[in-house]
Amino acid sequence: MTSELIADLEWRGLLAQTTDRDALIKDLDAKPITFYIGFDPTAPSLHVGNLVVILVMRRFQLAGHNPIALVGGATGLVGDPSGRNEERTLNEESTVANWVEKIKGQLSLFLNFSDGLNKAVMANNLDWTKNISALEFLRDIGKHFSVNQMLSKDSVSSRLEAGGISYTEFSYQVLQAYDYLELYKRNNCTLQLGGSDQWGNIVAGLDLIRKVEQGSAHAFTIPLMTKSDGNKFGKTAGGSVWLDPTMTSPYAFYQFWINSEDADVAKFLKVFSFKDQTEIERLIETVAQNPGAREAQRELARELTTLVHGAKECENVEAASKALFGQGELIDLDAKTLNAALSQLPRAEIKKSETIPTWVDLICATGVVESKSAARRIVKEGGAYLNNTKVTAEDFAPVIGDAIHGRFLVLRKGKRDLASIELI
RNA sequence: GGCGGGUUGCCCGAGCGGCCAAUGGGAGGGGACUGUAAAUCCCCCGGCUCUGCCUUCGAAGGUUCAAAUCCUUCACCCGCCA
Repeated sequence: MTSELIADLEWRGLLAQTTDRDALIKDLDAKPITFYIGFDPTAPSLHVGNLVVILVMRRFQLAGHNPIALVGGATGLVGDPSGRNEERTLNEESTVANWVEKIKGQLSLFLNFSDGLNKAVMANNLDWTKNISALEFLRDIGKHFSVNQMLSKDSVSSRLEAGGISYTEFSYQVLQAYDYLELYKRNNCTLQLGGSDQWGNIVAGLDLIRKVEQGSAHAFTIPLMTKSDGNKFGKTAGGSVWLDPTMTSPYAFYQFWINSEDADVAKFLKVFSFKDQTEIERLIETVAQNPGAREAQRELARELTTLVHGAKECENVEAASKALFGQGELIDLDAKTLNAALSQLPRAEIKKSETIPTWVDLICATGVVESKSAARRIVKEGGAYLNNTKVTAEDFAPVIGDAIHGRFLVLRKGKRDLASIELI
């Protein structure tokens, strides 16, 4: 049963590196084991990049193992140097505490915390670090670490070359190792998952467990997500794609996935989808056969939007996307459908009694462009549309008669960047 | 602690008294082609009340008709020496 889990993860390209693979499979097959992943609160929300490891965690839970979701209330105060070439700026304690709560809430979307034999548990490493004194820490934990080994870790050595590292961040691996030890002792946690940049930190934990408890545990890392065009996964022009609907709207979230490139969609399906291998193979085949239909992208977008934002919200944004990118005329959509679709977009309101400002001012009001200069540029370059009709004059202003159903102006910038104005 | 080098627009990186809103590349935006792809080609890319004006070249002062470019102080970084 569980050995299939590892095979499935390998098929999905989700295994970068493990400690003794055969021993791990043996343990996983023998009985449910307890495993953990840590998330440091470095922002008020998780983003699609975090989803990669979260979903692996979900796969382990579905296979019967016991997840511990560790939120780094302590490590988040210190800052992980892994994968960074610059020192992090420290965040306020109250800010981090606030982020911890938000991230905890988001994790509940993907893991079952409420029922079953293997329900997930939440942990916060602040619980076992806040009361330990510096002296205790140095004597009981620090003594087990060799600075030589610490220096040789990629995360540290690359920083030493790049411009230095503070003692604070240098200590990060000790804290994370201590977490693993604590969870090993408290919960008999014998597996830590993480992104491939976490290998060094995880192994530090294994060493500590061996030295302090004479125990053995496992490490499992997941490859960093890459895109075929070399750009960073999970970023759009607007920044990261967040899971928090107030930071990235469900519509934008759906659009992010549906715009996946053909060259990436097979990989994305394997990593993010919970469909079985046969179904995924079928979808990949559709990309080769009929790429224009975007069936694979559609399924991917639907599955993830449903998972993160719920079935209801997913239906809404799908309907909106269909209405806005469909073949028909906007004017043919009834007021209710149009209103529902437009409500998914950045929107601004103006009073019917007032003179309608220019297209340039309107689009600025929706926040789709960041300055009037940028908006004028769009008009000049021929990328400005009102109700799908090109706007050519920089000083063009819609009139009341342009409003669809007397209420809506649909602004478009370029091919797919939409916004709406409602006349109230 | 001493000596030397650096800090430029989202990022990398030229410029080293006027021709600088500042070369080039990347990212980003628009157009053509398409499928709300990719690749390619063309164009754009500080802001504004836009033939002009305003704010930018680590920070603050100063010299000059004129400074990103010179001087002073401060902050941070990087080397070499101790």
